[in-house]
Amino acid sequence: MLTSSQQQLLRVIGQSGPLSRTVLAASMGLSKAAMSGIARDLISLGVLRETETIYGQGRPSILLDLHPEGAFFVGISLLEDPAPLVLSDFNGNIIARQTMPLSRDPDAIAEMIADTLPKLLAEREDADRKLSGLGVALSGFVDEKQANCVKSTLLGWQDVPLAGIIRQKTGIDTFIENDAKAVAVSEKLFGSARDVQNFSVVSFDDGIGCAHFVGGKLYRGNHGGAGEIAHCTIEPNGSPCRCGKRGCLDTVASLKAIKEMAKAEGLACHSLNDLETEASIGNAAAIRILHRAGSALGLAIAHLIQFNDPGLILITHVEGRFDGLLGTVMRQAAEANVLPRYAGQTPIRTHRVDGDVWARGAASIAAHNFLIGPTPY
Amino acid sequence: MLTSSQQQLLRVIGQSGPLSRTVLAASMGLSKAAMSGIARDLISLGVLRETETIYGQGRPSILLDLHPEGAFFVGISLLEDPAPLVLSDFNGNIIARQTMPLSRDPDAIAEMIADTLPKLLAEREDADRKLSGLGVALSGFVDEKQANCVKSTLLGWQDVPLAGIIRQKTGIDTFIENDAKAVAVSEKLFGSARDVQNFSVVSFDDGIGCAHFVGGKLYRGNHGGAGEIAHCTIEPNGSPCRCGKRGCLDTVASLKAIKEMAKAEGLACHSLNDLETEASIGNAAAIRILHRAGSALGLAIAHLIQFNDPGLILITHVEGRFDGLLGTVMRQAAEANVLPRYAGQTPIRTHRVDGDVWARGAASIAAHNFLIGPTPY
DNA sequence: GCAGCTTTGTTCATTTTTTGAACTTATCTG
DNA sequence: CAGATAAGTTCAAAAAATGAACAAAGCTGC
Repeated sequence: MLTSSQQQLLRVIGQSGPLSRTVLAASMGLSKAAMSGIARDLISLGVLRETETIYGQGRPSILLDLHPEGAFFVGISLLEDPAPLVLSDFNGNIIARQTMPLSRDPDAIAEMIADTLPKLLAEREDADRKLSGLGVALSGFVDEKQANCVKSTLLGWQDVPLAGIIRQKTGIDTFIENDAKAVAVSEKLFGSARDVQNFSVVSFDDGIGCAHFVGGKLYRGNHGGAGEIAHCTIEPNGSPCRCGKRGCLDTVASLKAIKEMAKAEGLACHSLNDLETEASIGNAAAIRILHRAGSALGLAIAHLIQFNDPGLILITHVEGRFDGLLGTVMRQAAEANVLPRYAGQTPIRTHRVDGDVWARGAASIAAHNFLIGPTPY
Repeated sequence: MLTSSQQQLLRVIGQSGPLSRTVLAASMGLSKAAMSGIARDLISLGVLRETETIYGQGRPSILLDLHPEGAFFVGISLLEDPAPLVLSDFNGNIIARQTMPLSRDPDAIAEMIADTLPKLLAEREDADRKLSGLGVALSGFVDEKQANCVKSTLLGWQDVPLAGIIRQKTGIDTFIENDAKAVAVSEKLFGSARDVQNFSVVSFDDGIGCAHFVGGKLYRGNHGGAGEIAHCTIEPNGSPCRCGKRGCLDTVASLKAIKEMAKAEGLACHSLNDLETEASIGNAAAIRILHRAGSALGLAIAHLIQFNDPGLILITHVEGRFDGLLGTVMRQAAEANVLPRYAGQTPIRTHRVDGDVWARGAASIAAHNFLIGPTPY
């Protein structure tokens, strides 16, 4: 077990990226002397390592970073069938993959995980000993302890204490999380938002998800519902949404909605790329659909900026491109709907992610809890 | 100077309200033995005191709370002329009041404050010794160190290091903050949101302001712009706003906008109450205006809930009532535009505040920094 | 090429803080 | 009124952090 200063050090690095001993000491409010010992212990434990050397005036400083192989995490996505399981290191590198059949029965899931784990861990000699957590990504709402699934339409669940069941069956520290939040955490720990303290990730897929980081920590909201932008009203009195309201962002801008609109217009487009291609050669219907979706997404992002003033908006997408009409209109709409003095102040980046996002995201949830955990005051 | 454990204890109580020694020890990760000593020291320093006794099984626990007279703060509002200065205790009680002429020259302001301070402090014997900070509330944007005013249209400022100037002239720890954020902090420390960790305050006045608390801490945003809901687009292609965009919330729902719409409709209403009265006796124009404003405000609040899932929305207002048509429509619109499963989950409270809000809010900014300060990891 | 400067990181005796375990205190329960 | 229960205290022992002096490693300017 780590001491509280050791945990604090990992937390700082987890939130701010690699730092030198002197900087760490300053930002933790400790003396250089204390820092020296703490770092030595963590390095010899194999959790920390020295990376880059920064030259300047005086003795160069050596950055300390998490050792990629200092801890391993298992991530499982319940968004696909078969459900992928991955073994990830501290850098988000996927070391091993397995799959298991998806079930809606929590006990069966836990059983399956327990059965599949040995095969997953077998691929790396020390993975078993250094396994530090297990994360599960699912579609739905999760409570603040990241232990119970309060509601999942996809899985047909209501108040399922999944984390506890898995923890009992496997003996591993387990946390569950909403899919979009898992993606955001993986961008923070492993991706392109490592050194940003406040940002929002918009995950663009069949549905639209979103999650916020505030002060280097995932902000889940009071009922775990922070970031549910898919059902914010973007077209008052617009089309009815499956949620029961009208004009939700989800009805105009999700990949699913875009495809459905294309189908309704009689376009033979099976992907976003097809539609972009049609638009680029002047197909009016394609242009109309992409314009509508882009404007809606841009307006929602503008609201995000106005409401929360994040340091970065990161749009992750599996399919399609974001450099076409959709992306252009989205950016224009976002710029046009923020306070003019803020326009251009908030970078909007897009990031194409691979098919491992959800499983890797799940693993990152375990890593986030290991590193940052419930913030001690 | 306080030790870091003592500061941590104050931070915990500042964020969570009065707690017993045992609970404090658990939430700080310390032993009861350590807690005992820390509490004893802070009590004898006059910063902490025992309040309520909670009876249960076993020995009753005694709640520890900040001693109202353990520290004093000065708050100054630059939103009015003459500018009010108040001396506040740890409970937000105003112990003394002064005013000074408002100036747009930072040096003149600092000079004025330095001149007025002795008069303010003279009213309480130990205020001078226990003075722990000075806060300034102003209309505009403030940097993350709460030291520089990046931009204030009202004061005609751009990059004015006001806190430093005042600190130099008075020798007191000084922080400046945007008016809406100051109100939110005062609701957290002194008002009705003491024990809520995540909430948003919407200040309804001539303009509309908003600020968020996340994890018991003011969330300022990356450029200090979190909460700027006044200029979110609520009526696409609506009326032009002074910010340069169209259809901002500010153009339909602020007190100023409501009054202007009433005037444009030829109504002789000089206050929100007058307009509510007209509406209640069936005046169609009054009803239309209040309905439009209420819908807009409700939609913006719905977005706030969808985006951030706060535990509470607190609407503060100086003038008018919120139990009439405006309030009713606002609540209906808010409910109608959140995910149905969330409807009714987020309490929306209104809170009428007195004329001291801004100055008290300014004082609370100093108190918030004293208590919670820049979070050590 | 070398003396001096600057800044990082280490060492170790001393001081400060925290712990564990036993104990006291205060109330509830039957 | 005797037990049960939980809060808070005490104190010697252990752990952690500090300060000051120092070693290390590279720049700077002659």
